[in-house]
Amino acid sequence: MPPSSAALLRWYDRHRRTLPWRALPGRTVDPYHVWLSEIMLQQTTVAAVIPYYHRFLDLFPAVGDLARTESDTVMAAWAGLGYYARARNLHACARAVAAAGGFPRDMAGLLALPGVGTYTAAAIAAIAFGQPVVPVDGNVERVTSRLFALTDPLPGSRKTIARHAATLNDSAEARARPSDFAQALFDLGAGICTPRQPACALCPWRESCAGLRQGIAASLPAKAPRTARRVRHGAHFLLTDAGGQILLRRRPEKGLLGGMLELPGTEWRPAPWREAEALAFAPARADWRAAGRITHVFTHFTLHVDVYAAHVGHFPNTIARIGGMAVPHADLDTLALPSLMRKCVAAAWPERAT
DNA sequence: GAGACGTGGAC
DNA sequence: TGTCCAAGTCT
Repeated sequence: MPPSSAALLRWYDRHRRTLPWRALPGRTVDPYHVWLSEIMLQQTTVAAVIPYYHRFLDLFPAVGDLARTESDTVMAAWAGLGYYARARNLHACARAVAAAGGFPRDMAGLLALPGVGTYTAAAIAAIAFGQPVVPVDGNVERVTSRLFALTDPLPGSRKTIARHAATLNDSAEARARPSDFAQALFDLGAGICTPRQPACALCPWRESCAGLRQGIAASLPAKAPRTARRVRHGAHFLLTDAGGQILLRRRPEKGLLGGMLELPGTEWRPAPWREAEALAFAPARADWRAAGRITHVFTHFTLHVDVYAAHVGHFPNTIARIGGMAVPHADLDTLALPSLMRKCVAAAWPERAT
């Protein structure tokens, strides 16, 4: 028996989550709101996104406002949310959309936008424009793999899962409500068909779930073992002056933490840095002291950072050579400083409660 | 297609 | 404590 779209939509009508980017039943949504939330929600929890979403709409009420804003301001507003390529693409996308006079309504047009891939294009098409497509995110992959008892491991099974997911809206009920149907799948995955200990007894699709029938639902989707996380080491320097300024520099536009600010420092390498070795990279001659040590976990490696601190009357003229910039430490909270660097500052300067 | 790409919360 | 996880995209 195929899963009943009507049953899922009935369940959704009773249990749908209220979320800031979600329209009330019967109301239309602003494509800008849908797009902004979808970009923020990529690999990011709802709880983490909500405050950023509100702040962005306060700062940039419409896509044109975002398009007109300087890159630095956008990056600063995104600071702490992670995956900073999203913020760069968000800005580029806003400019493209503003120039075009609005968001494209079809999959091909959406897919052409920077930062918009298969999933996000489908989500915007379904939620903002009512197109009968099924966006396949992690939730939908989990629901689908369990529903059809697809046991091949991710990521290899991705195409097979997507093929099955695309059949989920093969009904008049689903096609009449593409936006609700897509979000019903998200809510089902987030609230019932959860990664661990799914609440199958409460599931509107329990009667048709092959994974449940076979007793393997909780173990799906299977995943290929991931490679061990590497370790890297670095040293960064907190230099302050008598004027209450702190020395920062900008990271390259591409790559890790691209376009964000940082404390000057060494490269990050597999071997630890001895103190004398690290100090050769200090941004100025000064009385450096070992001020703290932090560990920061990225997706693909763990970073150990030694933080050195020093205070000088005024920054040397040579800081321009390393691309250094002096900023009042009171402004730190408003700058494009990633969490890693905030952690470094806090470790070396605990009195400076932010 | 596999690896790069952040962060914080839950168990 | 370490591992897993969250509305993925790009190269």
